[in-house]
Amino acid sequence: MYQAPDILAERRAIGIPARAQETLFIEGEPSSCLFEVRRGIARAVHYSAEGDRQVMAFFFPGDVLGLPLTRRHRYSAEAASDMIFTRLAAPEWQPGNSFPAIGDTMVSRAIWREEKSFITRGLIIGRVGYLARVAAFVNYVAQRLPMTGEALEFPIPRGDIASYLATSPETICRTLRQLREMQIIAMPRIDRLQIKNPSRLAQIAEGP
Amino acid sequence: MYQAPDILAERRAIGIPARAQETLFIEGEPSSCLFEVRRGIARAVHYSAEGDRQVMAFFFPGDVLGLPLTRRHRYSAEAASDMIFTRLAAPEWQPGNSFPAIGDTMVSRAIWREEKSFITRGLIIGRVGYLARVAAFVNYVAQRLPMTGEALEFPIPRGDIASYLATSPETICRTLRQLREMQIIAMPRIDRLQIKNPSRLAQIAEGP
DNA sequence: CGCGTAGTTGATTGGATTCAACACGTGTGG
DNA sequence: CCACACGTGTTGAATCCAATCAACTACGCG
Repeated sequence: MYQAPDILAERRAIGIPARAQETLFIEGEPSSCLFEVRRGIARAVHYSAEGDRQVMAFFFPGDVLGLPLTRRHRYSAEAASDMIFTRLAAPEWQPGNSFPAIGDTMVSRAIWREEKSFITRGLIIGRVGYLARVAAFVNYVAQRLPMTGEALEFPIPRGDIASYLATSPETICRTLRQLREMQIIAMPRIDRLQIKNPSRLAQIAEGP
Repeated sequence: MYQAPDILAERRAIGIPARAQETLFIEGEPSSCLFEVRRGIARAVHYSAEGDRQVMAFFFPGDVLGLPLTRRHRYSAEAASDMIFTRLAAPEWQPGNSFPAIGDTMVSRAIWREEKSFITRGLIIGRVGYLARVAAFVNYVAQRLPMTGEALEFPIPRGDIASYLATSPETICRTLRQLREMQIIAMPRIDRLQIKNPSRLAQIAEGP
């Protein structure tokens, strides 16, 4: 029987550094290989004809980007912070090769995980009130951010958060401050995050 | 070589009617078969712990729902209007069987199409201003709605549109009226839609 | 004919956007 | 080493827009 190609198996692949704002791939380009985030955070971006930018999703260490469901990339990917990533050559994905059944493979899990990153945005933006939105966002990323000492690494620019949540950087700033004053989170540095009251955070994230 | 199982091939399958509000499947249930929309519109719904409801996506004639990327359904599906659908048994999807390569098959296309339905919501909600959001929504569904005589069939309840766009039914009503007064759309009946000025509609949908 | 639901419209309130100014950190050049 | 510029982040104040509540209409159904 066909042996599942573990797309996460090639751990030996060298890590490639990227500075914040660097482009990993561009929407419309032929998708030739996969990208796995090792450190830092990547963002999926959509540019409209008028040049308006929307951050559609964030990708965290362990996430795989650029699954070739289509021959061309369906979004642009950029480094949201300084990061280290890996290119995964994916010859098994070319037409003509067999593939294990959808349902319980690494591949379908990777597809689902990438898809979930996009769907999550809709569920977060769908909430009413920006306190709920930001709380839902913080709750979401907190589960994915790596810990450093006492706090989580939180190197996401405010502008990216604002675009992701379909609001302005000012509102992000104010709402984060509000969560700090409520003693729900703490931010010892601008790029550090501590969740002081997880249950309260989840409660606010759910809604009124 | 393995012969691709065309999941859209079983056109002979009988059409099953469903009344508006009927449930097709529920989030968390084991996914045993696919659903293809023949007539009418289906919606994907997420219920939060508190019972808040969010319409995550709409599915139109030709769309396939319930692809088992996971063993259990990732969302609930309901009839947004009276509809006719088809169950597609999908034994080929069970673990253990081979599968043609991702990249150019009916399956990957179906996965991508289902995914796109969810991603589209994020891109629409991400716009600023409700005129832009509603215009983007109308522009999106207009490409998928079947024509009847002079107008498009538009049997989507206002409450569903409101939930999909993360706003209130009142705002939907007002904004649609605004688009009518601008001569961009017309609605000869509550469930009929005519696009009078497609380019203007697209322009408003893009933003300022 | 009466009832219930979905849809529409109006008036008020609250909250987010916007504009503006300021604080902070970083990098550059004198 | 300091001065300066630049970008990002933060705060304040005024405006505007959407949510909310309420009343009313249209429609389908018993």
